Amino acid sequence: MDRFVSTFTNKIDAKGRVSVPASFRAVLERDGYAGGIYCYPSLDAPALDCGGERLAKKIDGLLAGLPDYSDERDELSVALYGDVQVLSIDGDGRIVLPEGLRAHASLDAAVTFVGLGDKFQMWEPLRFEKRRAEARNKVQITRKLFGAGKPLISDDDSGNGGARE
Amino acid sequence: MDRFVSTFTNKIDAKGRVSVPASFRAVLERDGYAGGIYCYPSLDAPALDCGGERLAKKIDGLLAGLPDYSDERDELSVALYGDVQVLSIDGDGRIVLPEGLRAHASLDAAVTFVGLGDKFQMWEPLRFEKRRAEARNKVQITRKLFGAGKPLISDDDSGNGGARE
DNA sequence: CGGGCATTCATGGGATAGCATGGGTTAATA
DNA sequence: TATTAACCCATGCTATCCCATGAATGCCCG
Repeated sequence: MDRFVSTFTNKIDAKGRVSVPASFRAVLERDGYAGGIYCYPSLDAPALDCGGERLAKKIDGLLAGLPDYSDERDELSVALYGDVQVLSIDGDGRIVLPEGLRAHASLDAAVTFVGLGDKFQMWEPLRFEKRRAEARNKVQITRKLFGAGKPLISDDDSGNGGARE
Repeated sequence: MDRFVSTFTNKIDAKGRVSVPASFRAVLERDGYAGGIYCYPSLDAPALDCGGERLAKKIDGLLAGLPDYSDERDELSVALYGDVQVLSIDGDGRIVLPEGLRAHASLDAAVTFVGLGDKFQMWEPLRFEKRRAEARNKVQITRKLFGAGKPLISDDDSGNGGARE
């Protein structure tokens, strides 16, 4: 497995810890795990974006293109590096969410991990459900536009809230 | 870890001391720590720029690009080297901020350390919050203008955005 | 084919070490 | 000698580590 896929919902315990889904951890290790996952507030969603070394390099790559001491660079640096947190994973595969990140995504009792290929997001479970429903709608519309045939997902709501496999 | 990442806020005590975040100290040591951190007023922000050997070399590099005895070079030399202070770190990982530097950044009761990759900045906490908000805004706009070359964040998490390499 | 055993994970709690912070004491300087 | 900066120690908090529990899955053997 080398991509983050599917969604999992885990609890936040009294100490603020959450288990990172085992399958995601496996991906991180393959990605050149360097002791922590990179995590920052999504710019346009109440969620957190996370990833491993590959994501970190992407950020570096963006900045590398800009000249030192330019305004652009400064702003991007602040927006990216400044908000990035490196969350270390403990022996049991858990991370602790700092207050700032928790606030941005309104994370409280549980977290939904959403695989997005080469990164993943962390959502407040209810919010994600809403978002997922919207997304599904859009897909349906798109499918109609394309004249695609049968729905991939039947309309029984088998995809319910459980999120666990 | 070999980059300065994420932000920390620490207090200034009665003697004017501040703890440098432990993770930043780790980066400094890896960077070839030579007994102190280089620190000078940011040219375009009410903040201080700090770093280790790598930063010092970068300054050298900038100046090397300009012809000797040019006005530009003189100005830049003064602007950069002139105000540089080498702050030594005590046994407990703390530094003392000289009056001049404190004044430039309006540092008073606390300091926010902002990791920016190969250097970090020290801000008055409230000012930094404002700055961060601005930066996020601008980045969002920039991203939209450019059609976001590589979106670190997909606009639409329904899919695929992140899946691409 | 089915029942029981072993393994993997998520989760909870207790112990411990690291870190930020405050204060006191000694050394350097004018 | 007075003042300031460097050093050392003490404290409380929080993150980190370690172990225990329990559920779920998969495997082996009857």
